[in-house]
Amino acid sequence: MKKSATIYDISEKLNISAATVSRALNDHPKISQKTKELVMKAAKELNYKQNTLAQALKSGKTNNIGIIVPYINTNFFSSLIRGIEEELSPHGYHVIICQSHEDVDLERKQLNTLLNAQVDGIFMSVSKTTEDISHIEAAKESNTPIIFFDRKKDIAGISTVTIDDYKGGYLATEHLIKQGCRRICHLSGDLRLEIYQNRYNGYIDALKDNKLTFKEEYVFPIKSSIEDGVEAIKTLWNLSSPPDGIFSASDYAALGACQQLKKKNISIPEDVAIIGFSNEPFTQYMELPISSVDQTPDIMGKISAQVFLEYMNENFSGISIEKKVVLNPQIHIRKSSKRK
Amino acid sequence: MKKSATIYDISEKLNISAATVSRALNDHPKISQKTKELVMKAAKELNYKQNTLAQALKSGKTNNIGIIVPYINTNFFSSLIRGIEEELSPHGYHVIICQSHEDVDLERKQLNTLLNAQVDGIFMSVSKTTEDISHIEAAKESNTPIIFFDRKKDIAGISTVTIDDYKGGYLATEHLIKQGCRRICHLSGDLRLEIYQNRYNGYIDALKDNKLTFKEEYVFPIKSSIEDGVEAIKTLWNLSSPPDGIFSASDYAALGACQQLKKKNISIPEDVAIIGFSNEPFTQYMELPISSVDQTPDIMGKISAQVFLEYMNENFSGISIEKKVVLNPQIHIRKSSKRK
DNA sequence: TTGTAAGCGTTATCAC
DNA sequence: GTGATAACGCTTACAA
Repeated sequence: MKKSATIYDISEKLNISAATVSRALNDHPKISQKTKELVMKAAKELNYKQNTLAQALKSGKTNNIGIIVPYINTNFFSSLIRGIEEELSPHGYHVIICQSHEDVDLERKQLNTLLNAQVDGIFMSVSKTTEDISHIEAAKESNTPIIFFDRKKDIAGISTVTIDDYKGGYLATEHLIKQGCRRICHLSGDLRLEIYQNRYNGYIDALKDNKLTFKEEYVFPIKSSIEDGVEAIKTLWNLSSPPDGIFSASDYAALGACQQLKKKNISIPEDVAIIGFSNEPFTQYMELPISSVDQTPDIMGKISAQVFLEYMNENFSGISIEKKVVLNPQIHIRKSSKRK
Repeated sequence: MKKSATIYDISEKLNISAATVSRALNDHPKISQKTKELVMKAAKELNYKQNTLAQALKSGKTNNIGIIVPYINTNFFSSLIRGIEEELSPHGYHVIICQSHEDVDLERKQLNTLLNAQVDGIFMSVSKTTEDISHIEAAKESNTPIIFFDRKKDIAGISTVTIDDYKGGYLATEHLIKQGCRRICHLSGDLRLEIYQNRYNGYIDALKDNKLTFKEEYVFPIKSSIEDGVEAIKTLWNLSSPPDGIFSASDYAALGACQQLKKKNISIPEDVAIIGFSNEPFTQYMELPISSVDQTPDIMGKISAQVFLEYMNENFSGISIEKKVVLNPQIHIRKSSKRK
């Protein structure tokens, strides 16, 4: 293992002190131009690479940030991570990714190893099983800034970047009503998570505001899979008066619903109008494109990163403001719900 | 900024040396059980967290690995990264992700910052514009293990994990021939990349082995977009004898082709059979599901990680073997190419 | 403008 | 079993 050159190797070669080398490398104003040039040249020759580790130990700043998500390979989270990376990379940060697998124990472990690794900040979207939040509160004590995106918990002092899921649910439902739907059902996600609860609340209020009665039997719990959408149709079409509109909290369940309805020869959107949530890429590729509510994960990622950068600046000057950014959901109307 | 406890805080509290504390924490065999217990208890009380940074500086091992991909938010790369993370996380590694945006200059920069950050290993898939590979060869000199996955370059001493793209192209083409296709065209990817060149070669050889003549005009270059697939059909259907089979190096172009053919009222698979590449999730969701060649990115990620772990062990004992793992592509036959 | 020396938090090598 | 000390590579008062 050939070890790489250090500032001492440069200092020896040039017969100057390591401190001077360090300063020259950092473009310190009080170092003569000539010395700087000499140092730069020697650095090139020796193939010197800054050891950011030593620098980090000294300064207490690693220039690493950590992200914890349930799974990285979904369109939503990977787009979000891309947004964060692209915003932070130009500022010299490296992005460490961790998966919680929707498991609070793993989430806790990941959070702690990130803290041990001295990351400068942590971005996270909590798992479905995160009810006890003591690990996050403990992490807050370490003074490492934490930022929640999408799936948040209410903890004083922690900034959040989310979309207005309530509004998303409201707009989607209202859209179906405007298309003439009167018996609208909701395929609801895991209500332990705020985001799904909010979409549900938006659905309920849109019904209410339009004088439509809410029916318990029109709410079908799903797990964001195609199969669940299929099941939903099977169950709902056993009712005395089946729905004429479907607002699904998941695009996958919406897809399953479409498939099953087609099997039953029920036409979309004439007999049943459908709208999903997340604007998964596939929704627009279908022969029958599916309407959906876009969460703009790329923007959410970029904004989260900006909130972090602002925090780093504020904190530098001693101030620190908790931010709660709420983005507007973008509704995409496609064939599955457009009756004209 | 409340700074966290160090081994010195523990050593003061217990009136023992920091060295002893360190040894107790690391379960050194020569430390008495009583001391260990005392130290553990004090560590808990002081909320001591191991500073992995200091440890890394001392040991030269950061337990971080870096991944460089063109973009993280594609199904292929995000699944691959997931595979690497899940294999390496249990071994205590953190995964840093970087994007090259298909730009060799950015790739070089990312590679160098990863090296500066002293990562223990680098996984990369080269960008489309990577022709000069001097930055990778220079990185090799640092003795940081590098592993190519999917998009590789031939560099002595660097292990690679890829799928057999040649075989993928061959099997896909052969499948079309078995379905009765005689005029098979190929929507080819960027031939600067080995993977696309190999798929192309597989196509050519399958034609040859089945006594079908290769026609230059049946090869249409694409950029993995839906629009390119649409364009391909427009152009190819101007030929005196248009194709009756399409092997696309990209699922997106295959989708575009399907859309355009439908517009022209040409039936799939009866008039034209189509098969794509990558097995993007959407291919199976379509009303007309599209056949495709699966690159099994999850497996590719896990194997890449294993190659890295093996290297770390071998290197420990002074040996080091260059590995070239080639995975078998999995062909998924769906409606778009199944004539029965 | 440059040099000296201390320190960031660990761990490894000697001692005892 | 445990303690003292040096070292990992860098930055930064304080001196000169």
